[in-house]
Amino acid sequence: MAQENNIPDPSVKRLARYLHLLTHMKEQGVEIVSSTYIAQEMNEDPTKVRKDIQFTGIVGKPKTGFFIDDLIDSIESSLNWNSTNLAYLIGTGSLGKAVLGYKNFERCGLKFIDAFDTDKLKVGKKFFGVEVHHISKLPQLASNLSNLIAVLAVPASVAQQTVDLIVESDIKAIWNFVPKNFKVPEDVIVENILLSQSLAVLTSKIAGNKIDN
Amino acid sequence: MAQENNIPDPSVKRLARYLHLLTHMKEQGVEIVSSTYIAQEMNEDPTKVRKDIQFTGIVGKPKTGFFIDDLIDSIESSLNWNSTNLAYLIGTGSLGKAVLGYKNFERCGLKFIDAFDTDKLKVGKKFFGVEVHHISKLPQLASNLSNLIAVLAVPASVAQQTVDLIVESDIKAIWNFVPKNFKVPEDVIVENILLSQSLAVLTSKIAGNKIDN
DNA sequence: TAGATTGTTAATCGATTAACAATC
DNA sequence: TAGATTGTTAATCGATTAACAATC
Repeated sequence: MAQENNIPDPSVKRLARYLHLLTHMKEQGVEIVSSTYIAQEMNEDPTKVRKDIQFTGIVGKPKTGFFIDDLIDSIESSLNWNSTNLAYLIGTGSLGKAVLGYKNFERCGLKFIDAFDTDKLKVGKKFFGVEVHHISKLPQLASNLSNLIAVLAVPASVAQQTVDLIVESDIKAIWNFVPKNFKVPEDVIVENILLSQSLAVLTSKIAGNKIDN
Repeated sequence: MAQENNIPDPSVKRLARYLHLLTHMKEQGVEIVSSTYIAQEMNEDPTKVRKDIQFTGIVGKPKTGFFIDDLIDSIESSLNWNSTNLAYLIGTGSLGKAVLGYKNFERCGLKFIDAFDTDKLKVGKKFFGVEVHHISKLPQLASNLSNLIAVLAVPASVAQQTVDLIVESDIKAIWNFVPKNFKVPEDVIVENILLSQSLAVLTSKIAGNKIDN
């Protein structure tokens, strides 16, 4: 399992994209696939695809390629998607609920088991089958579980104090949807979804094109 | 304005993050800021920050730094955030509506003027003040406007056909929230928000840590 | 065998980082 | 002036791409 470690981020991201194509192909009944074919479909360099795949540790067959089942397994294993990753949703606003209702995450092994909010009108309710607790219950509930992922979707104004509570609850992984900087100890992994970053890439390219023309 | 062109993607993304900090500092009444300070707050290399800022074309003052107003202007101008970017929301599911209700995008110059869906029960309704039209009206409505951004949040199964309609409507920029590959002509800019990519980075790091320990 | 694909090694490219001169 | 910061040039690093041998 040592090769699961240390796959570069760009490769991890592409592997997640390949997986989409591969599961789709499997549903169509395809049994064997070559990195050349994946590269074509994904608009990527074939050597790059081959290197990405090699990071997962699978060995292919020259002239044929890879058994699609084995390749899917190998990628899922590298991404840690074949075991269940238990998650707490922190903040049940519209973005939080959208994430909660997103069925695709089941494929990634992500399973929301509880949600948290400060709004007393929401506490006790269920969204998509997941019960909302008051945020003050977080440390107590988290203490029974390990390897939890905190999915953070609170208002920016309370980001730091919420993160502090998450850290106190001994949760070591935060998937952050809040556009706000906050401090965490070194052993806590944070992965950010910052929509404005992505929008910046788009709008700056639009501006670039206007100048070109 | 020539320097607005060709800023590398990593720099554009960081500039969007700096902007958050800077607007926050401005609200606090700060008037001058150094790249050294930004670097500290952002946990980045100071040279990197200085280079990012240089891409925006602003010139600083040795020993002091930058006037915060000028710096904000310069970054916003580089990202094309100081002019209004008109947008159509295509697909009004929970994710689409969450994006629509996200006030922060106003700072980025993004303005949703219409929404589209196939669901006849939604057509004619308004979400956050934006009217929902039937998707078939897209080409006609788009024909009156230029430089539109299509924000795509439809079910994966109809992604390609919806994109085809967007392309037919002569829209050249797509902000895509749908985890599905689709083909576009070369002159159409696509920027993807793929949550599963980000999740892959997080879960693979969690797996890496487990092995370390 | 011939040919397509894998796997590997080397070359290139671009972004990051280091070093340092210029400036107020 | 002294010192902090900017701006620039060079060195490093890592990812991508190219070339090619190994394999079925």
